[in-house]
Amino acid sequence: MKASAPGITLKTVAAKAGLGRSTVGLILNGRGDELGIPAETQAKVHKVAANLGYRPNSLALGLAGKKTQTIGLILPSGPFYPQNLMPQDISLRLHRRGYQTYLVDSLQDPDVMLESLKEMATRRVDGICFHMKLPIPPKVREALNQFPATVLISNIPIPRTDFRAHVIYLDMVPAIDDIVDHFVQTGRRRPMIVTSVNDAMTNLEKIGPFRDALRRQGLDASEEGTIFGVNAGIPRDSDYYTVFRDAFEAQRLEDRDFDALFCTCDEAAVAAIRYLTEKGRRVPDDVAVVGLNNTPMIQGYKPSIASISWNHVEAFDLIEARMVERLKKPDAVPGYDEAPLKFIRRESAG
Amino acid sequence: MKASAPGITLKTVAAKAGLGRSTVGLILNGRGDELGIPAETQAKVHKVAANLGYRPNSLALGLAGKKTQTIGLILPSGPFYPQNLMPQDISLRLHRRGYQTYLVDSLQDPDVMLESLKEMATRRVDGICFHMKLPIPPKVREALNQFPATVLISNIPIPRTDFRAHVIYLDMVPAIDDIVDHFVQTGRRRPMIVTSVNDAMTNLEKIGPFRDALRRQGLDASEEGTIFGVNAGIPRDSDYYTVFRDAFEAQRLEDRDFDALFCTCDEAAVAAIRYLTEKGRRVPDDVAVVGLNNTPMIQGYKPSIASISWNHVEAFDLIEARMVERLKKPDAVPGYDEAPLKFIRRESAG
DNA sequence: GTGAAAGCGCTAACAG
DNA sequence: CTGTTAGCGCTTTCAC
Repeated sequence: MKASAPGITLKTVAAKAGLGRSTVGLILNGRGDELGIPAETQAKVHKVAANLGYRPNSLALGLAGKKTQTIGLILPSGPFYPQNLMPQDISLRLHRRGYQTYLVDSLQDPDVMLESLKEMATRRVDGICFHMKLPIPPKVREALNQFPATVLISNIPIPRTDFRAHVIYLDMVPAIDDIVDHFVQTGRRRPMIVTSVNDAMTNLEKIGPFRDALRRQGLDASEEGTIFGVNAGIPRDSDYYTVFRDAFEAQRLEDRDFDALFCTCDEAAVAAIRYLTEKGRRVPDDVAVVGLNNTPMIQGYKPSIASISWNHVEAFDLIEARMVERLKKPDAVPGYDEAPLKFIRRESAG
Repeated sequence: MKASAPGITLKTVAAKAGLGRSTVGLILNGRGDELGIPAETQAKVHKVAANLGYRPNSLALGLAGKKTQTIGLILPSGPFYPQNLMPQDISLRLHRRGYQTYLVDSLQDPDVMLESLKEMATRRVDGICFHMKLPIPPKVREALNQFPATVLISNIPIPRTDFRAHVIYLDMVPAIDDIVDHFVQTGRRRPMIVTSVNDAMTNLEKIGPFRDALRRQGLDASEEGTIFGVNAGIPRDSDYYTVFRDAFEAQRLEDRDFDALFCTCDEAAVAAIRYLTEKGRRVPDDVAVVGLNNTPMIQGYKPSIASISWNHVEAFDLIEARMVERLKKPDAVPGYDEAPLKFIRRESAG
């Protein structure tokens, strides 16, 4: 008994059942009753098909104009929780809905996105799930619009003009405001943001709101005073902890003037706390530290680490639901959801 | 200028160029010179195609018997570093090699695997990258064998009999031996393994070698004495830290008799250290603790946490290389690689 | 040098 | 009730 499909076509089944291929096709597609085909014949066909392990060739189905039951997942890579759960999680959810998923790394590069979208079009995917952290170039938006169903996850607000996608906005601004408010209320006067310079493009959505918040509070919001740009490459093995720790040493974090630190990932926060402690600065007494992503393990630190949390389960639920909606009614007016992130206060923030 | 493919077919290009479709097809496939088609004609066709943004329909290509340039990634989901890097990483590597990838969560369930493999066959993938932590059921092996190229990543040794896949074995045994040796050499006498009971299936590859090592050292290797089974479900948001911490409280870890702990994930190690410390047990003085996965952040703990490390960059390199090899020469005799994990000693282990 | 024809596996009219 | 036909977009073989 050969494993399955390759070789076994409708023709094979038809021959074995002594019927025409289209008859068999119709029966296998459940349209037998509708056409008044005898139950016996149908049962026989089903049995033969099952015995042979028949499975329709997906490529042929797609070519013949049916849906491909395929969705493209175009996501930026990233080793950070909870974003690193996204490919498998969304993939699994859609799989349960009867879809297969292509996984593509957008690399946050518009050219790659454009190329990937073309490739997905070529493969006739039924929908696209697209995660974008930066403003969407017009060409990319245009390319997205060609798909029957698309769900867009964005870390920045999206102008809805002329956009066929359902948008889910992961809003970080309120959380950052809360952090700065907290800093001020607990007597901090010189907050600083720690961020990777090479990653600066993707961190604009954090730096901007942070400095806005400082300004609003009447604190120094100058670039020199508030940004600690970590000058290091993206580690090949995604060991951001080491990258940050090394950078703190190389760039002498301790020489800067600050009493509060907002780190753009929890790995940086862990590294900062350890480094500062070694240099004799107490956390949170001398320096308040807040991370980002709310990686579960940071709860176990001493001190436990404050962070920004993305309610990812809720967001994933939303993505799944919206995708299914769009798939069902591609012509419905696309909607807009907001999924605000939250500041989680813990010991390190004082 | 419409975005791309849908609508633009070979026919369109042929019409615009004033030629037959097959001629155009041949030219676009670079067989123009070979057939003695005038350079001018060829240039013109290429230009027309480019202007129209022509892209061959992948489904049609596949149907017509060409390779699909598609690979199925059948992986167990998992929130743990570095396994959580795998989907995106492998996907990106293969993408750079000109392939698109289907991502499928095997859920470590043979039925799901079988079903997924059939689905992949139906889609005529060129190859399969399969990660398996447990013994491979015969049916799954058989199903795997139907693909022209498959690379199998396994956490347990694989009998090579009659197997068309290239195998990459992630060997954890030496690392576990090293841990137990270390425990003994530093005077520990009652080591215990902490593992999720619901996950027990996937943890056999750790429990077995651990008890074997204890036995070899002449220590108690009884099930009751050496296994602390965490009785909790898999958290929906993958927050294993909380699951373990709560379980330690509920099951009163402190009542067990042990002086060394091998935790089957770093999250458990973090939780254990914090919990034990709160109960007045010092780490490593009273209890040695070792985690698993070498999550970067654990370096920043106080004490820094010992762990088992998988050289994942090397492993990913291997996966990519082997997959490309198999894709090129499906008929070559499949090979076998070993990628042993390593014990990384840090403060928590004493 | 270029076009016509068959076939990949399936669906969807349309006949019988 | 069942078989025939055309067509999806492409490759490939074979005539003109």
